[in-house]
Amino acid sequence: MARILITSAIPYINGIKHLGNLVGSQLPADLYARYMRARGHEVMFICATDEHGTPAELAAKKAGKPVDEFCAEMHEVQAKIGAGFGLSFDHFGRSSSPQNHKLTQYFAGRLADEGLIEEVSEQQVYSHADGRFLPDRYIEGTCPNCGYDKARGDQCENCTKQLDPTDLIEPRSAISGSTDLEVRDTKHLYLKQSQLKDRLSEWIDTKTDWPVLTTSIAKKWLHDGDGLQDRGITRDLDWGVPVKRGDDDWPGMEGKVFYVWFDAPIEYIAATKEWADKTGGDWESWWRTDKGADDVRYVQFMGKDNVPFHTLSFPATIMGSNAPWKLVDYIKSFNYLNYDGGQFSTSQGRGIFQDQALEILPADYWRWWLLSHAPENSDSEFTWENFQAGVNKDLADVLGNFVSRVTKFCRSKFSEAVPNGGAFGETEKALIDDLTTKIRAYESYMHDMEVRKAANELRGIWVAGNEYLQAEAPWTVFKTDPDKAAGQIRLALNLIRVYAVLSAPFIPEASAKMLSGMNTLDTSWPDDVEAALTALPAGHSFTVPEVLFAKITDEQREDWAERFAGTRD
RNA sequence: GGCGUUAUAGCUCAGUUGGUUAGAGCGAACGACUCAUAAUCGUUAGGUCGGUGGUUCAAGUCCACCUAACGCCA
Repeated sequence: MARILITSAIPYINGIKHLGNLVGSQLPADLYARYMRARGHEVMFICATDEHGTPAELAAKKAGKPVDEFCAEMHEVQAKIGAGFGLSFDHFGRSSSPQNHKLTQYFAGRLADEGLIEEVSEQQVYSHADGRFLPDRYIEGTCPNCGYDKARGDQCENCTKQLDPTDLIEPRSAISGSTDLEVRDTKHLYLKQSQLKDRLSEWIDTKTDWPVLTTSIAKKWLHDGDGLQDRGITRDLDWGVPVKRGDDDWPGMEGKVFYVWFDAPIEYIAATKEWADKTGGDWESWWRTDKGADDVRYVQFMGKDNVPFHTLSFPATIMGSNAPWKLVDYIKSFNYLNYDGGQFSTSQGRGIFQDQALEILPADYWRWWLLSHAPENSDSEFTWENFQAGVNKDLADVLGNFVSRVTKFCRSKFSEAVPNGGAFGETEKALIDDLTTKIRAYESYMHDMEVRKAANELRGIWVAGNEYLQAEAPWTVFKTDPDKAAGQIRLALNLIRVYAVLSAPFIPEASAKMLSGMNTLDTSWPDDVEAALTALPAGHSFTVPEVLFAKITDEQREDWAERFAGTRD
């Protein structure tokens, strides 16, 4: 039995995410977590909401709420949606938690002790009316070059000239419109990532088994241009983790917070501590290599936009701390999912949001389609036609109908109990060999996180059951040799349990229904397929389950395609 | 403007280090079956692998240029 630590990139707090966010990290992470648990491994599956930073403040302001209240509410909303999709987190934390404050301050202190933090003086525009500093794009004014009156502090959109905030004529706050501004000196902490460049580079070079997408992005950041740059880790904001050096105050840093990119990944650790504080579990045995984590395999899931933070920034924090914290062992990254020929767009309301998806169909429909079309090698495409075809064919026709035809046949010809009689013959042996080959391939793909290939293999396993029935035709056999037909159906009924166990990582709700229909709690993995196909003995009662997957009609498809084409109401 | 990614059957995608007649699923046509959610199973048709040129005994697979789509950056 292995110990596996799994984290999914933590979603930002400022709104409900679309399906592209789901398929790029949380969903495949959940698939992997469920599979590893099913194989008997000890799993710690962690996710959280990423709550700090300016966008959270602005979203709260727009909602007319204090930012902490807003974040607490949005966290609940996201937690509920995650549960709706069956995401089986051991803990879904919050980056604003006290645990994360403490750990973030601890890491900053460690980095400072190691000489990896530098204080840098900068000039920033301060707004008296807003009571805060304004990052470049929060200042507007007239462009000195072309006279455009809505130029931003970093660039004029009209003439594309790059600007400095102090260049603007009649500058004003983009938040309040106030012109009561002044340029102030401010000090910030920088993490000297450049000093860690060689260690990071060496470390990345050892990761020869990582997907090319992951390592190529990391190497690009390491080596392009002047190489890995030092980076500011503090901001002049109210909302965030107050800057402290461990438990001590940090002279000159009063009133400042850590920049969101610095505290967010530390939340992976802090969320595990949140879990421990709640359950009494041992969080350090997952994260401290001196306290039991040396045998942990740590796997991260994320979209490609998050790769630089997880291959460089977060490892820089861990390595730079010079303390025995667990580094990631494997990073599985995903490309983007496009929507009907374009991008999903949060701002334009284009595409399907997670809450809407759950309103129109059960989670398993989405889980199956999204995972079987996961954008692993390149950006992939969601179309309603494809979604309808995939779900109807795979789930309703191949799997759902298999369950239906077997249980109903048994009920009508025998009873609602596994029938007695018959024995495995040549065809059954052949089926068992075929299934064994396919299940071993499925295990291999799941182990390697080859999501699409695993889905394809699973589908093949479902098809094998229909092939068997079609070839053996128990409905014909029954007329002349009911005993033989009984043996065939007993095998088919057992196949339903095996399918439920194998399919659970992809479609947990339907699997639970199948097991419940078969009236069994036996979720043992089919290591030995022949034995697994006799788990339900003759005489074991069952009930014909309700329809597992209703088909998506053309009317529904057209209706939804129109509804999600643009602007969210 | 700079950098990068992608371009394979009607659709969504596989194609390992270049090597026999380029694969899968869906869709289509035809056939079988009737237990089942008009479901299932089988057979067949469909591609000059975006274009041009090059390297090689051999290129979808490497190189150059072109075109198109997309992404990132200042």
